[in-house]
Amino acid sequence: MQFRAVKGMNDILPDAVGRWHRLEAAFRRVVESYGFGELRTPVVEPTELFVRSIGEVTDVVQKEMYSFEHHKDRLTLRPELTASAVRAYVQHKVNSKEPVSRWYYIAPMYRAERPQRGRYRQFYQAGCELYGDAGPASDAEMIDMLVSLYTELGIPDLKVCIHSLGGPGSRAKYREALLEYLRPRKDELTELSQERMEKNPLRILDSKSEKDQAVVENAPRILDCLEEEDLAHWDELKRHLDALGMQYEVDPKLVRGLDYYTRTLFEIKSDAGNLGAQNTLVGGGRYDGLVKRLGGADVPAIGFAMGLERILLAMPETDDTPSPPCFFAPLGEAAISAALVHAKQLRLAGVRTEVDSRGNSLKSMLRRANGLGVRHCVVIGESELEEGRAQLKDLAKSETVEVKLSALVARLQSLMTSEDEA
RNA sequence: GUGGGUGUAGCUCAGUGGUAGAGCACUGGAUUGUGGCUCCGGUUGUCGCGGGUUCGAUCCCCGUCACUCACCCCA
Repeated sequence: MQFRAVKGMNDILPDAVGRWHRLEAAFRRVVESYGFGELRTPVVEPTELFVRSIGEVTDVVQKEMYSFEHHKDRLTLRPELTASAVRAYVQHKVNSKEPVSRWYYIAPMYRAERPQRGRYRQFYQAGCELYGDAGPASDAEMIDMLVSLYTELGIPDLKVCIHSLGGPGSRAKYREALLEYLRPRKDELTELSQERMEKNPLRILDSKSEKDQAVVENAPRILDCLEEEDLAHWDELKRHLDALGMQYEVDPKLVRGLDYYTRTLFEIKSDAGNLGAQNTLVGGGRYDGLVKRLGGADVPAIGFAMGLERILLAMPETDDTPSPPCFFAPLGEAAISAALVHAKQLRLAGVRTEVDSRGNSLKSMLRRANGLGVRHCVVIGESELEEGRAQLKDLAKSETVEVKLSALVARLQSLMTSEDEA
């Protein structure tokens, strides 16, 4: 019987990891330049934390959580990080240490969904959470930061969608208006949406069914129901985005499936990389009530999360293979030993070096060096070793020169570093 | 959870009711110890698994599992 990775959970082999490094490095550089600092939290949290923050009737909580019992604890593999971040924020009383906190994370999340392109059971998210700033300027800055990041990564065809759910007051008002509109049309909705009417009527808005969309077409709009302060926040957000020169669309059907959102919601999409149905690169929004709901002070917050696998699919192909190492092809045990000694010195001098110690034929060692794209290869055989020399072969030029072993390290070091600069 | 597609060599894939194939990769040699290009040779398979039909099944039928795409939902 052959073991294989659990369904929906993937290995990332070294030849594929270069893209991940490039993405993660760009993300860190950009968000750190905006003042965000990294947060690391446990993979496992109390189940109740996610139920309370994400919402009892959401799909994530009802059918996608990896939950288990350990002794008497009910625990869950985190399906997202906002809940954990808020838990940490409250637990460490961070709001009494600093008025504004900017946190980011890059970490694996777990959702027991059926996997498909751009959606996996263990998947990686990078995200930011910003606490203590209720103003729409921070919303606009965050959205703009994301566009900068994706532009830097070379992702084309970005589509920024924004919307506002308003605060609890606006939302309750809208819910009534929407239900009033939908009730007489209930029979025209899909079965699924009829169920949604009871639990979460807003979700009917972003149904992909044409049947539902036809009904929803002329439904009242959230934006028309916003209370004064929510409307002011919304208008100011758009002004800031305009000032930043941002292209965006107002999407009145953008509602998102997590209960904690208030006011600003946003998504950035791209169809680059054949993302298919999973073309949302990042989703986020404001969650002003969540810190309080989890037992903290009344601290406003906004955040987003992006799925790294999707970003990777959308990123253009680039050569992320590392530059080839310096290579030793020693013949015989004594030569292998000498190679280890000299290679170590090179590494200490900062030169990436590989020794082929398989004891194979010279031909196969050179073939491998060639496969690795090696430029400088050191051949040490019995006769050279006796005379304290080595052959230094330039595979690109097909030239070989003899070098004293005592001068080898300095010689290679200068060759490799001068190429790095070139 | 529901539906569709696909399972043949390490990878990409042909193929036929009658003993299993190509390209790439890997490897040996041509060149006792010198790569790439070329030429010659070699290794690799329970044709996903189980059952049925058949003299005979990788091929047809049924079931099952895996992968994959889509729905739902989300990143």
